[in-house]
Amino acid sequence: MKQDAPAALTLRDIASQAGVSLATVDRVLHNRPGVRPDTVRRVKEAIERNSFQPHVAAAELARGRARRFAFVMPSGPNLFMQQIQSYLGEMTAWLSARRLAVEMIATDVFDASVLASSLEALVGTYDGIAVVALDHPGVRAAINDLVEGGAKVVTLVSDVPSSRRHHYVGIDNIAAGRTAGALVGRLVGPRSDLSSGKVAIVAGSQGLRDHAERIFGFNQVMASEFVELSVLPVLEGRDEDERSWQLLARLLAKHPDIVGLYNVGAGTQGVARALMESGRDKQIVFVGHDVTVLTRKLLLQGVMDAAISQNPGHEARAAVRVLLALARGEPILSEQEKIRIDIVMRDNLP
Amino acid sequence: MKQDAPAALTLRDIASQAGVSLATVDRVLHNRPGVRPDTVRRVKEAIERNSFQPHVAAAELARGRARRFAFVMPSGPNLFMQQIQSYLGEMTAWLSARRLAVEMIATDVFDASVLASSLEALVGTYDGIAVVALDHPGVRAAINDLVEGGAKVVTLVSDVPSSRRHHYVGIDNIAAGRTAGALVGRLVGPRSDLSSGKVAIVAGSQGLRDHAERIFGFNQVMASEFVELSVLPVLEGRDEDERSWQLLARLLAKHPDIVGLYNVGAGTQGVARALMESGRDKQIVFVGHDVTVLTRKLLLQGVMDAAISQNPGHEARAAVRVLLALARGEPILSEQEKIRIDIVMRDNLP
DNA sequence: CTGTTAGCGCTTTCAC
DNA sequence: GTGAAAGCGCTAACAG
Repeated sequence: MKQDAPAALTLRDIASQAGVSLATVDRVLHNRPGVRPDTVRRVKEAIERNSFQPHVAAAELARGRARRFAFVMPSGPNLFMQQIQSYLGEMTAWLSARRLAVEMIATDVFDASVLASSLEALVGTYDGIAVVALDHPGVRAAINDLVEGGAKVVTLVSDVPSSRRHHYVGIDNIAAGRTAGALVGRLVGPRSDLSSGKVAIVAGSQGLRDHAERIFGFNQVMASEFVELSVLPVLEGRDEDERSWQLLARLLAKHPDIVGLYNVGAGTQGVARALMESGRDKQIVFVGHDVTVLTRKLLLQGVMDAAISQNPGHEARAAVRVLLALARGEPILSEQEKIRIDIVMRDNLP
Repeated sequence: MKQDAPAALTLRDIASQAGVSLATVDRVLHNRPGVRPDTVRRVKEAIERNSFQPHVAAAELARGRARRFAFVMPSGPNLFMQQIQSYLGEMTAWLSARRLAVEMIATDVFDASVLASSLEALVGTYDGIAVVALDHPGVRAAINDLVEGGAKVVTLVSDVPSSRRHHYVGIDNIAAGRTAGALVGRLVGPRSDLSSGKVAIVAGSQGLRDHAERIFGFNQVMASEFVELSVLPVLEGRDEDERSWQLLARLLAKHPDIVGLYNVGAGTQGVARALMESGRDKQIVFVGHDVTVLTRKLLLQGVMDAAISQNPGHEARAAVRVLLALARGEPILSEQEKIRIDIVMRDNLP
């Protein structure tokens, strides 16, 4: 509407300013070979001088190739992963309006060899792959093979830093663990006058990088800021409700002086059940991860005190956008794609 | 790369399937008049049947009109507003690649008549306007005039719900206040055994809708969940450091039993100074808003215990995206544009 | 009411 | 090395 902005420049204008043709400007713009260094300079100057930005829509249209991305995610009933998938589902219109195809591939991410071979099978099939990865030599090799094959690879939720993946979309899990520790410590507060206050940790497996990092961060804070609280050995519930329940119920029975509980992964149903059955759910400060139908209910009931959360919708969209930017050779808006560590309590439930 | 996805359909394909021309499909697609109902049906069926999505890039290119947006924001030294502006600045490349122009207009948002006339001056000049607005009849009228004039209007940070603005980009301030209350209450914890625990509130002005809503939410939680804490009358510091400092210093001197402090708006420097000068900064739980260079430092020092934050980068981008979607008549991805209430403590500082 | 047509700004052959 | 020209899929003006 109204006062039209000064008509933006086009490749054409740059071409004439630099005294070359459209095609040459295009070559310079994309660092393609076959242009004399001197010409390159002239063109670059013209681009610079006008701070020219090519029109993305025109580029996308002309390029006109559809792209295929794959999301490799854990099979099984993990609510958080299901949320990511559901948010991806909500994006279908957005995706197809951009001629992007996203496929879901379920696999056993707890088993490194299964995951590795699932990944190997994708070499040469997709433009980009997002994977919730176990940090394991075989997996690392598979990721590197994908990259070798020309695909863009993004790790999601759990990173494999030593691989050649292009990007990690997820939170800093050490900081997340520290945050959980600070919350447990601060919320327990002077309750620990008793001075024998103990804190329990339930994790899926310490072999999972994200879980291990969270525990590391948690212990860091406990050791430095809440010395009056003693942390009990980690229970490994394999993210299963039944097993988590058994282990925690036993621990609670054994230690009547537990004042805090950190649930590192899934298996929340089991953890909550053990806590409630012990009748001590109002006394024990309970901090866990992610906002799901279940943790939402527990927060509202006051059984859970806080959830450390990574916005699954944001993660899904960020992964797609990053893959797209990588595939197109565009810059990544790191501030936008960074996943924050959210603290969610009853009153700021999303 | 590799295995090309099945070539997507185009308007042309739909046209031939429905036995009409390109133009007719385009008309139906955009609900333009001048098509026989029966034809509309046939075309819609073809679209539905193929779940056809027009290629956004092609549409954008063909439409080819540049758009102008204005951001009307407070003049003055408010750090949070400066952050929003700086994030807008970081988007320039993104914006110009889409042929969008964004202009900043500074005005005194605390003075309703000044704000109203600043807004009136924009009628007919922009396609979209984002405004940090005071909720006042004159402002409301100005917003309605803008809408009347065909512009899309988005309120930012502070809403004017009774106006005809198309969208609000910002947090639920009542929930933010509740969250602040819950944090103060929980972090004070059994310290209030003393039972005479008092809580101080410093706000900019209760006339600002966002401040008033936050206070409302804060008091709600205090009254229902932390009855043992008594809330002192609100101090109005006009978001100024000097004035906030004076008022709070006096209050602290008068009440030696203050255990909690909620800073609703800006003026943080003054609030922190009063608190530190009292020598009680470690005993008093201090919760404020927004992560700035200042609050970041205070959190790290342990003077401030938590900041309730709305991600300024996200707000800036969301405002632009919403204006763009409104201008183009595209749907708004509400999940993506929703601004969350972030709780930021030392360990999850972004 | 409906169809034809000329672009939008870039990418990509294919010639020179 | 460089340029000319044919589209990419949609929109909008103009004919019919």
